[in-house]
Amino acid sequence: MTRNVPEKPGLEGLEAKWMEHWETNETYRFDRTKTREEIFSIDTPPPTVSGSLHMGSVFGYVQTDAIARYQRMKGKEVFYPMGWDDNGLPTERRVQNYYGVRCDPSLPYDAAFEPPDDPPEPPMSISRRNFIDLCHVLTVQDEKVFENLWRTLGLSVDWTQSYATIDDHCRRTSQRAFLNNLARGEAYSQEAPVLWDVDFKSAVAQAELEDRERPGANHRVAFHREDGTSVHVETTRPELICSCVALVAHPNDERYQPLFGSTVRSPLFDVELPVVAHELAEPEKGSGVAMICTWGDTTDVTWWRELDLPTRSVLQTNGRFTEETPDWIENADGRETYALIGGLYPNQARRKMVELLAESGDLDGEPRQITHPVKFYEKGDRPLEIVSSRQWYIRNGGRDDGLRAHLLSQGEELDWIPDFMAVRYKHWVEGLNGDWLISRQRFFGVPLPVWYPIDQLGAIVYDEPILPDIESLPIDPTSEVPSGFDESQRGEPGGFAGDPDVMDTWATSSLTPQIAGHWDDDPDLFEKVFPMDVRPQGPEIIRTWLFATLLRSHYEHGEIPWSHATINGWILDPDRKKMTKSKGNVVTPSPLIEEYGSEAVRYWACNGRPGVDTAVDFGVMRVGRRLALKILNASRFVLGFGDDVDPSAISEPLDRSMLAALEEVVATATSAFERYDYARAIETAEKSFWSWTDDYLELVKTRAYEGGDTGVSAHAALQLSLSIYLRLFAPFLPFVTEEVWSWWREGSVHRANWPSLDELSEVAGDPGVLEMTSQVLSSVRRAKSDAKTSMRAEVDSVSITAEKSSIELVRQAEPDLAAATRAALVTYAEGEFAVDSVLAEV
RNA sequence: GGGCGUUUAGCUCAGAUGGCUAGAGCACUGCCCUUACAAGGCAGGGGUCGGCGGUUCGAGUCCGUCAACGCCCA
Repeated sequence: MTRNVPEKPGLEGLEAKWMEHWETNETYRFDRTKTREEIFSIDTPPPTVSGSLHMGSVFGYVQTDAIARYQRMKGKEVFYPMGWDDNGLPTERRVQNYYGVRCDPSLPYDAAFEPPDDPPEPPMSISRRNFIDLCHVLTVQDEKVFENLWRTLGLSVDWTQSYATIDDHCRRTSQRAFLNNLARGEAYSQEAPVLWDVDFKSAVAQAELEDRERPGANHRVAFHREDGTSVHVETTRPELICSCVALVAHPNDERYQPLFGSTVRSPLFDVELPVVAHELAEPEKGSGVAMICTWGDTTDVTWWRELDLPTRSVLQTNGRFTEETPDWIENADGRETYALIGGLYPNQARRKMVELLAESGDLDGEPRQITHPVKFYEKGDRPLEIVSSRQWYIRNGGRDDGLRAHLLSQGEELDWIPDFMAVRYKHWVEGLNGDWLISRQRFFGVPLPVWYPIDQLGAIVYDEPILPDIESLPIDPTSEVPSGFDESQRGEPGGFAGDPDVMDTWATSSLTPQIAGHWDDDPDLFEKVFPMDVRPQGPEIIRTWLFATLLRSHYEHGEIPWSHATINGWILDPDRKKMTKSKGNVVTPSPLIEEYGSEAVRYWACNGRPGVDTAVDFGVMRVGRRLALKILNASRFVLGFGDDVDPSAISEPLDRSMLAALEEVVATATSAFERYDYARAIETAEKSFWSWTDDYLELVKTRAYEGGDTGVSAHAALQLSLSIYLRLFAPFLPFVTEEVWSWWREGSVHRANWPSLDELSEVAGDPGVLEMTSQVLSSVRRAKSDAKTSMRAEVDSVSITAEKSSIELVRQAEPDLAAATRAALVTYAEGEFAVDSVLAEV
C-alpha cells in the first residue's frame, strides 16, 4: 500500500474523523454468528442521563473500553452495548425543572398540550400521560448528548445494541421478570410500615437511605403507674406519645424487673400501656426505658413486629397527623389534647406537646439538646417518616438466612477486581434487614403489571391480583384493561383497579444482562452472551446495582450474571476532595476533551489503577497529549524510509536487541491485560516507547539514513517495532494509533491482532546490546551537558571501561554509538564501568 | 462505634513472592532550534518510604500498635 504520511501531523480533528469512519465501517459492530467461546461480553451499567456528565463515568467507561479493545484485538468478538437509565425520579425532577411542570395524576390527558417556552412560575400542573410524554422527549435529547460524548471519547460500543430503561423492550423485560418472580413466590405485596419521604410522597428502600447528623433534643417524660409513681422515659419524639403502644426495657435490667408485666398510663392521653422486655433496649441510654410508638424509627418497627404489639399509626402519607382523633384515646381530656395536634406536621406537633407536657408537669427538666443520626432518603430534604402502606417486595435474603447464605456464596463465586471490593458486597448482604421494596409512588417508571379485583362492596382484593398475558407486555394497568373487563368497570364494585405504582428503577436496571442480551425475545443471542464476562462499575453501587443484578440472575437463571466484576476507583477533584454539586467542584468532561483532546483524557483514566481513587489531574492529561503527539512524530520518522521491508532483513545486533526488549514488553502488557490491569499495560508500553524514541531512534538514525544492508535492517526493525507499539497503544489511544495505521496499513488497527511473541522471537537478539549502548550514550550526553555544549558537538574519543562481557555488547553497536555521539574514536578497557568522553575543541 | 482503603521527592503516583547507592512523570534548575518532534530534546538537584515497636543476616515491602485522610456501614 502507498504510504500517505502527512508533512506535519497533528492531533486536531482526529476524534471527529475517526468516530465517523468507525461508524460507517461498522468497526465495532458485534458479529452474532460467532460462538460463545469466541465472544467477550460486557454488561455496562447504563448511566443516568438526567444528571450532568461526570468525570467519574468517563473514568470507569474509558478503562472498560481499553479492556474491550484489548479483547477485540485478541480475537474475541466483543459484545459491548450501551444503555441509558432514564426511568425514575432523576428524570422526573429534571423534567419538572426544565419545563416548569408538575404531574397531577387527577388531571385528564390533554392531546393538544405543548410545553411552555419558558418554565412558568409557579409550575404548571399537567396530567400523568402528558408528563410522561415530556419525560420521553427530554430523555431522548439528553441521550443524544451522552452518546456524542462517548463517541468523542472513542468508546468502542456497538451503538446498534443500545437500549433505554424506559423503552418498550426494557419495560417488557422488566415486567416479565417481575411476573416470573411473582409466579415463583419471590415477589409479594403487603401492608406494612415503610420508610416514607413526605415530599416525594413515595416509599424508599433500604439501599436509598442515608444517615445525616441532625440536632434534636431528649425530653424526659413521665408515664404514670397505678400506685401514683412515675416511670421516666427519654425521647426525641414526644409528639408520638399518642401513638405509643408499650414501654420497653432490657430483660436483664435490674431496675425494671418489677415493672415487666405491669402497665403504665401515658401522660396527657391516659392510654394504658404494657411494660415489656426486649434486648434491643439499651440500659445505658437515658433512663433505660424507651417508649415504643408505631412508628418513630426502625427499632420501633422491630419491637412492634417481634413483640406483636398493636398498630396505632397517626402519621399519614402527606406527612401530617390524622385529623380525626384516634379511637384508642378514650379519655376526654386526652381526646381534647389530640385535637390540638391533629393535622399538624411532626415538628409543629412536637412544639405543642412540649408546651403541654411542661404545663401538666409531665416534662422533667428542660429538653437536652443533642445531635443524632436521622434517616433521610438520599435525594430528600426532610427526615423520613414511617407510615403504614401497601407495597411490593422482592425477597432478597434480608429475612431468609438460607437465601442470604446462597447470595453470599454467589458473591464469592464472582471474580472481583480488585479483590478487596468483595467485602463490600459481603457486608451489605450480611447487613440486610428486610426484603427489597420495589414499588414507588411515582410516574415515570415501569408500571407494576397488575390489576386487582374490586369486590361487590367496593373493596380492593389485593391478595388476588389479575395478571396480564406475557404476550401483551409491556402494559400500563392505569390505562389498559385486564382481559374479561372493560374500561367502564375501572374503580367500580365488581370491577377492577390498576396498580398505580411503578417499580424502583433498580428493579429494571438489575436486569441489564437480560435486557442487553435479549433474554426476552432472542434466546439464541442470550445464550451467546450470558453469563457475561465482565461487569464494570463504580464502588458506590455494589450494594444496589451489583447486588440486585446478582439476585435477579439467581432467580431467573440460577447462576451469577457475570464471571468478573471490575470496580473502578472514586474520582476526586484536583485537590483530592470528593466532587459534589453542593461544593461546586464538579469537573465535567466536555471542556477537558475540548482543551486536552480525547486521547489525553483517556490517558489520564487509564493511568488510574483498578479500584484506586484518583484525582482529576490536568498534568497527567498534558502528558497524555504529549505521548499522542510523540506517536505521530515518531511514526512519521519511521515511515519516512521507503517501502515495507520483511523482518528477515533485520540483521544488526542493536536492532535485534531492541526487539528483544520489546518482546519483554509485549509479554508484560499481555499478562497485565489478562488480569484486567490496563494501567500496568499502558505503563509498560509507555516506558518502553520513550526509551525507544530517545535512545534507539537516536542510535539508529544515521544508519537508517545511509541505507545499504545495515540501513535496511534498521528500516525493518523500525517498521516492526512501530507496528507493535501502535497495537500496544491502540486500546488506550484509539485515534492516533488508527491515524498512523491508516498511513501504511489496510483496515483498522482496532481489528488488527494484538502483538504476539511469535512476531518477535525469530528476530530478537541479546537485550544487553541496547541496554549497554544506551548507558554509554547517556554518559556521553551527560558530558556534553556538563560542558554546556550542543548534543551535536563533535567528540574526539569515547573511552569505555567495563566488564569484558559488557564491552562485547557495546562493540556490536559501535558504529551506531559513534554516529549518535559524533565520536571519532571509541576505545575500551576492562574494569569498573566508566565512560570518559573527550570533546573536540570548538 | 465497626469495616475497607490510603499515607513513598513540592505535586500526582509506580514499587508481585522482603535483598545491591528507593523509581517515573509533572513542577524546578541548566543546556541545546540536532533535517520525526520547540505543543520538542538532553542533563541535573530533590526523599531518614506517616509515627513507634517487633520478626529477619537484611523491610518501603511481613507482623503489632498509634495517628491522619477518604469511602462504606451502624
